[in-house]
Amino acid sequence: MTTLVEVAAAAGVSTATASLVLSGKDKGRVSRKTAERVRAAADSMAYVRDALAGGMRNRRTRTIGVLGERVLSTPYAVAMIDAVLTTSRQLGWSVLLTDSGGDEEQTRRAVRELQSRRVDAIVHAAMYHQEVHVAPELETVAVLNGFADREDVVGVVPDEVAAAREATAHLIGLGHRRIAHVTAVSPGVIAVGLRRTGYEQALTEAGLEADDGLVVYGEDDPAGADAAARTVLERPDRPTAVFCFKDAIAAGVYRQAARLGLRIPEDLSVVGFDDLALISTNLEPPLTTMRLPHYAMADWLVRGLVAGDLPDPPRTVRFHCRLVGRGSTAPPPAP
Amino acid sequence: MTTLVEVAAAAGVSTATASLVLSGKDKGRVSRKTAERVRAAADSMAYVRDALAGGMRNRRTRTIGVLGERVLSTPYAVAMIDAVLTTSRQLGWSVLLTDSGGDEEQTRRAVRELQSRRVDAIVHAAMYHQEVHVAPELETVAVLNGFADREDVVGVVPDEVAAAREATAHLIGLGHRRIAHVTAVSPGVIAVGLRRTGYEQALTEAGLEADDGLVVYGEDDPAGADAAARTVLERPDRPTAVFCFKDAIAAGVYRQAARLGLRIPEDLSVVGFDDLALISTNLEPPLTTMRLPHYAMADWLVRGLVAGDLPDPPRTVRFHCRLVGRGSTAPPPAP
DNA sequence: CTGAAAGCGCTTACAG
DNA sequence: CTGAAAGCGCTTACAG
Repeated sequence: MTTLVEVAAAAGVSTATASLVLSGKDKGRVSRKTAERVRAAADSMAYVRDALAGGMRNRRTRTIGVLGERVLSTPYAVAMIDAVLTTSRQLGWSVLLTDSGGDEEQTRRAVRELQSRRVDAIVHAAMYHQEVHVAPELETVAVLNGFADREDVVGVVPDEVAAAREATAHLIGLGHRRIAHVTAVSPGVIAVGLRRTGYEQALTEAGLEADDGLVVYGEDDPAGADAAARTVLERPDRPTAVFCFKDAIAAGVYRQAARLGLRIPEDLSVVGFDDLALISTNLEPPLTTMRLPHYAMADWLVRGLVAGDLPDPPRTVRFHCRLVGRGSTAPPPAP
Repeated sequence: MTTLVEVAAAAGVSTATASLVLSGKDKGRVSRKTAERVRAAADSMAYVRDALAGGMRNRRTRTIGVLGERVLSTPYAVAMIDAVLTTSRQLGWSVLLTDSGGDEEQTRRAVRELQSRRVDAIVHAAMYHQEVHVAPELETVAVLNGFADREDVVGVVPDEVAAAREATAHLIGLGHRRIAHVTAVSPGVIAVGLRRTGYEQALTEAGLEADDGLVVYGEDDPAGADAAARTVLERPDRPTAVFCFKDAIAAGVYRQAARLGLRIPEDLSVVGFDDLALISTNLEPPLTTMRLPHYAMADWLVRGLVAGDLPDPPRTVRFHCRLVGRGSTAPPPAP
């Protein structure tokens, strides 16, 4: 690899001058002609600046470290990593990816790795909305899709309550009065409680009574979704609409509706949550669902970390979720 | 941050000795007692080795660079990135993630970034099985999920032909004789041709005639899958089984089967390809499908790059795909 | 068994 | 406008 010394020699200048020119700090400090000569030499020698040496000297690496909490084992990872990568690239930063592996030992290793590589900022990414243990030795860190167990760390999460309220209000707006909520038994998943709260708020705001019998919890797998959906749909006073905790549960509602000969949306309206395209666009009819703002959250966090203008004092910021209408909702059938 | 100089001073030794001890090269070169003292000092001062400085001196960074071809825009990315990350971690290497962004300018930028950060090896990851342009200036590079346009670069791909042959043979083994292949019009996606070849090979091997009328191409979206599935299922001599180019197409076959009142697998057997869990486990019945070996391919490639024992002379290695049986196939209905 | 010193490739404060 | 020199934090070949 060509070094700065070689470029400087070829251009007949000192490394100081070459450095100034090639890092764009030559304005008013190096004559145009000299600068031109240096650039020409660098180009012809295919010079690439050594970021290690630069980082050493400057104490800045322009690198974002991502510390994932087993984040890559989930389908939500794609949008978050994609945004971190795309935004970092736009800002001229690099991305170093690490994962906590899910245990303390691995987490310590990952933290050391980030320190050792001298990343300038850290995105601690959670695979689902949750509280995250952020190692005390980390600085310039923020939590993506969760909040820290430290007061001094910014977090960003979806506004679950508002999103669930809007999703339910959408059904109410269509005329539904009996709206079920099919959700999952997922210990530690705080979105379960938050989305139920939003669902109940929407009912209350509309003057409807929240009927606990219309809230059904299933195991967190396809069979569990089926069982919960069946419970709801086989009620004598069957609801005309279902707000699902997530798209995978909506898929279960579709399966059971098909089994019972219920048409969607004519006989039953369904709203999902997540907008995982692989599910939502492959259902028939395509699923109306609340989209998680993972991309926007990650983009915002990276920009804030890089610019150093995250909220101060630190707090957890909630991002709005948008309802994606696709065709699984309609007014309720005539009684 | 604590430096080696400080640790050495605290332990009362030279940096040379401290370095030897902390990098585990002290065996037979430093007395046990001294080594112990150095380690104690390092621990108490929370010393973390500066990888930049080390990399500078050694000319090795123990970093794998991932160069993605818009890889993160696909659901296949998760398994590949996960494997690169997990395996690198096991080997004590770091992962620097970059993306070509899909255009030449961005690719050049990404290549420069990898050079600048002095990564020791590069995984050029394609989002789907394809030929990949590998920049001539890259060394120690291999292609994941594709093959290079350079003779000197190792690639790894799924064995599409064999996989399609096995999937089809599975249906033949169950007694099916009329087996359709529903696939997609996807210019540049070479798997389309390879999987069709495997399908036809299986038929031929079983002494069955390949009927071009049973191979239907749809547009590459849910509506296209529906249209193609309908064409096949509404034939007067309806096939008893369908081998789908991918799981998303299988979802379309399920939708049309439901519309026509065909039960899966009693009336119609379906085999998918990819094993995207979000689709395959949410269908009813769950989909029998060919699993892409993305994780294993990435793991193998990273190990080969790190150990330096990739095939020599370079070639493209094909990985076996495993059929995941789930319940969407059965013997054909009695005539 | 241990240490002094050179050097990896850059950038910057300083001198001219 | 340009250059000589120090120094970022390590590691290693060499001397003792």
